[in-house]
Amino acid sequence: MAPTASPAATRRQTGDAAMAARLRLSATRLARILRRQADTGLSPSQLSALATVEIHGPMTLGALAEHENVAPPSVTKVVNILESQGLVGREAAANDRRVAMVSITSDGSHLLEESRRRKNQWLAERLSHLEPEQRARLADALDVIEILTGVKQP
Amino acid sequence: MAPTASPAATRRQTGDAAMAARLRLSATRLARILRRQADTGLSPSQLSALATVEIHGPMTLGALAEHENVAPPSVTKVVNILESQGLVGREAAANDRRVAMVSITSDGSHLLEESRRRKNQWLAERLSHLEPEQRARLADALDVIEILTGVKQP
DNA sequence: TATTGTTATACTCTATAACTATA
DNA sequence: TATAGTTATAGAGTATAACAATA
Repeated sequence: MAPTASPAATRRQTGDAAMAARLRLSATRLARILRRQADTGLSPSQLSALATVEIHGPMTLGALAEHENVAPPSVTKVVNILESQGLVGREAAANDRRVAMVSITSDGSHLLEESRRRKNQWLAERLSHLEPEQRARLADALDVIEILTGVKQP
Repeated sequence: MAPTASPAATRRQTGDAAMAARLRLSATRLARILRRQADTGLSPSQLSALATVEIHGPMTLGALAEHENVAPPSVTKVVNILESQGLVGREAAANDRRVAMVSITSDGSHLLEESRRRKNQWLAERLSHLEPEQRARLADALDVIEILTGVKQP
């Protein structure tokens, strides 16, 4: 027979499982809804690559492929498309002309900014309809959620 | 010039925008992480269709296409794959033999259950590492988050 | 000879258009 | 003639393999 857990441990275990299920469902749904608000004209992989270049600054195609967890030929295509739309620039590295550096353009930054603005706006609108007490509860929990996603250190 | 908002309204507005940005980032990241924990061997569209059939019960291919927001031929293919793996069953309707009813099999239910179990497990493990006070704050905010996603009525 | 990135090719997923079976 | 679903075909997106340029 399995060892018997203490009542407190059992209660916490049950609570964690229930919270996990609820949080998983909500996070998944919210992310799906937000994705529908973006409407950038870019595919998910294109948008993701653009955001990565913005966050990490100018980087080689190989580094971008690794960050995005895609194969090098895929990155070549994605960057070609982004470049043709003027969202990123590509330049051969000065010291090693095999490597190509990709960097975001101001058009690219503006597109990302606009996409985030739309998602934030949608969400902020909904937040504004909450009771002040509900907003306060959510605000109190935000840093906990950020710890779970690794945005914030415990 | 724009009308001047009251200090309280301005403060709330700013707070909503900041909360929206933080919540958006966390929800998006958490959903992405959870997706990686699933590993069902099914594509996203296959998994989504299977879950829809589970939630709504036996339904026609047309109804499934509408729910999934995909074209009828896509649903035909998805259901063919799910059927070949024994995850759903297909049966001609008794009264109108043009329509095909799709229903989930016990294998299909088990696959979904297992997928959710894995995601929940990953999340519950992380929840268990939080301080009790942090868990409590998250628990207090869960129903607010559920209101935002429409899971729960205000 | 090793490395960076590209081109060639194939597979999956999804769409539109044309078709079949039933009503 | 209208409807439910399927087959035919095409267009993205991504992968592996073969290749070109540079180190």
